[in-house]
Amino acid sequence: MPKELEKQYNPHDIESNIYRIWTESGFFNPDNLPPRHTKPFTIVIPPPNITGSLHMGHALNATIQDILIRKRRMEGYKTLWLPGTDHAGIATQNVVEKQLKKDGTSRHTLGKEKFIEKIWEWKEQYGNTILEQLKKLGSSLDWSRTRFTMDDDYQEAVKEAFLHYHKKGLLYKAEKVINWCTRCATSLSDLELEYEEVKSKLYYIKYPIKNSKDYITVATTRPETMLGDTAVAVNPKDTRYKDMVGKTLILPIHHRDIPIIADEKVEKEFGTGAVKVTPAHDLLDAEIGERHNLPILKVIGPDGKMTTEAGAICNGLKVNECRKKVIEALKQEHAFEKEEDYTHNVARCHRCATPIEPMPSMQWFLKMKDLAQRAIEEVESGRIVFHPKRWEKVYFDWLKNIKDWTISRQIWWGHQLPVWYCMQDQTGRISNSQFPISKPMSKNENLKLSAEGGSAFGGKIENSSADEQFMVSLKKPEQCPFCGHCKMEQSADVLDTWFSSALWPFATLGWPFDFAQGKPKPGSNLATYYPTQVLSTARDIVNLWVARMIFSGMEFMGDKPFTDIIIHATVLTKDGKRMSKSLGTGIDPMTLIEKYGSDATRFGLIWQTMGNQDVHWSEEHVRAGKKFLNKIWNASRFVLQQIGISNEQFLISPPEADLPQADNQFPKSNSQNITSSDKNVLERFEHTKKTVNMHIDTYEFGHALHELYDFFWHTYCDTYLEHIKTTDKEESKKVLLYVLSESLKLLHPFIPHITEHIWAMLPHKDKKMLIIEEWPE
RNA sequence: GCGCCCGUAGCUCAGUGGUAGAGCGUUUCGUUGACAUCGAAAAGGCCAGAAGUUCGAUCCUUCUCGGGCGCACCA
Repeated sequence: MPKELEKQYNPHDIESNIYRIWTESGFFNPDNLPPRHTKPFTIVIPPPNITGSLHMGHALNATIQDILIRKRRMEGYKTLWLPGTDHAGIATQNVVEKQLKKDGTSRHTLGKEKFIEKIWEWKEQYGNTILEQLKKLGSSLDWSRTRFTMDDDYQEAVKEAFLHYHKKGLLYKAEKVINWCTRCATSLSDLELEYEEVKSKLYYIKYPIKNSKDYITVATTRPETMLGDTAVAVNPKDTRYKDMVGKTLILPIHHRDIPIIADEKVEKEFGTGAVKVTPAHDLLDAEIGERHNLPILKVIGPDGKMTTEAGAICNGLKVNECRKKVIEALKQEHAFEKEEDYTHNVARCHRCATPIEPMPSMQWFLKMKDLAQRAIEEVESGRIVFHPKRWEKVYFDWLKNIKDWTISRQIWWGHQLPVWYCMQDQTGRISNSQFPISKPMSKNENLKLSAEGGSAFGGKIENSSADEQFMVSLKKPEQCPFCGHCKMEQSADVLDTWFSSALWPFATLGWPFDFAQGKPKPGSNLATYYPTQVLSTARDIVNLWVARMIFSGMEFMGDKPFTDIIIHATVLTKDGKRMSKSLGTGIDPMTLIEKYGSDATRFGLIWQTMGNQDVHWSEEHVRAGKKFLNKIWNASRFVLQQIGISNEQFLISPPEADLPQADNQFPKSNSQNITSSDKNVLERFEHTKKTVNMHIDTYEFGHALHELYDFFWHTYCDTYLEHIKTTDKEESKKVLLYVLSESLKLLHPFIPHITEHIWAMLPHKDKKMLIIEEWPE
């Protein structure tokens, strides 16, 4: 029994059916596109974390990319939109750890090997959730090319990149003061911190001058670190302290002698103008300490507890407990002057919000200066363009003040460094136990442990007193080149997640396997689809990810990874708050899709995307989208009636040859056989077509959609369609069908399901799919 | 401290150097061709405030206030 076309458009069955038809057509894979599709157009998706589920930002971003991809595909480009996921080192490790905790166990109980197995299991189970959700949104991704940053070949690419940097002398290993998360037990780069304003106290402490009754008062927010002070610094121009520079102070509690030094970096205006210097636990102090050759006392351990160096008073205590003890002791010594309320920013781990402890640690660093310079040049020259352009400033600000990148992490989930250590110490004994691979790091052990070092094959050691020897190698060396007989052990450290995702635009396309003699192998995916054209992403990873892809692309491919960077709006709640699952302020796009359908959801998202930094989310626009879809649906039903096919007829038999054809090129609008309102709608359509093309090409998606909405509803339906007369000529009916079908094409990138569905009902000479139909230029 | 975005109708937002628009909401009217998830119409805004440039500013400049954000500082 043929079904009547229902009065109301009901998206649900239609959308899933349409997506199935697309998938079966194979046209998401550029290899399957018809010969008309020649010039490549590539977008690689920002790989979502395997821990993630689709949020509004993803949904908006995917819609933007899908719009561009679908338009290009219709224009005849050989279009590739490449999907995949990121292993997301710390984030994933934390999520799986939490799950283990629920099950009453821990990663330490399991051990490294079992824990990593668990993560893989977890990934198999949940890791593709977000990709499935992207399908529900209608994303025309080439699923046959799905990649994961921990795929075997991707792992090879990461090792290759590390080796490349090593050979070039851009990598070094050094003990420096770095950002340490005591909960995640790993180093972090500067970009992996977030700052939070905290109301706390500024404590004033008196440091007595040796052999004198005078003292200097210093101000600090962290009195506990005074246990590791090795100097007090003042500004050289500060007249108050001019005579004191060079004198010796007696550090309270420990009663050690420490010098008064002068350093330009000290602000005269802050506090008392005198700074206690703790080179081990503050970045600025480390810098001052280095300039003045101050000793380094590590009083806080990697576990966040005070070390033996802190002395009996606090040994083994947590930082906060130690603070109380220290203040108490200072008061007893009459060294405590006062405390004041003070608000300042505290750095936290962006994955677990634990306050960061700066501390000296042996880590691997990537020299950034030259890499950054090339990344700067690509954008300065205009070879890469940000949209909106203002984001270039954020990019430049970071790159122009770049510091070396701490790339090693002490977590378990990730790309292990391809670094191999000789297991024999200098006395000739085999010392496997010195480098426990799967043993949890605890307390001070970590510092010892990460003091693994040594040099071989260009491996550079700076600042290291260790004499271990290592080599960098893609494969486990069969024989130790140092002692000749030990079983070499691989470094336990893994790489920063962003080190691997920096390779995404080319590692997903076949690098390094399809790359030889400085260029991609002819005919390879890498040759065809790299460089990509557009990258669309969120603003918070401009430097974390985008900048790093750019210098990586330049370094490994000798070419930029993309030309246009879209930094899309951030979707906030209606009152401008951050959408957050834990705060309950998040909107789940999947709920919207269930409620209104995918097309309406896409409509709602794009409708609100007008070039601002933020979108204040409002569901009413999704409802408006649903109504609009209904309007399109009914207008199409009406047109089908007008052109002489009853619904039943249409569903029973294919269109007659002499019916107006949807793929007819309509005659010029000055045709004498048409009415003035025909001419009017044709002219208005021409205008809309131009405007829409312009807006999409300049990434103004909201404007494009508004234009289409206005045209279709108010011009095509309200002023044209409402006034069609049955007595109108056949040519007028052709106009009716022509404008509908061309409008459907323009609408298709935005609301692909309904347009595809209606397209299939229109009379065609040949059945074609809208995703490969020609775009109205 | 430096910088970015924003402040236009009740709400969410467009917009232009010549005193303003959409969607939703509100009010009134309207079902003989598809759509009541509809059509026609209406009400509703000293375009945050101040000063300046200009013949003329919501639109340009500066400042102030308010909201959001980034970077730096964060002793």
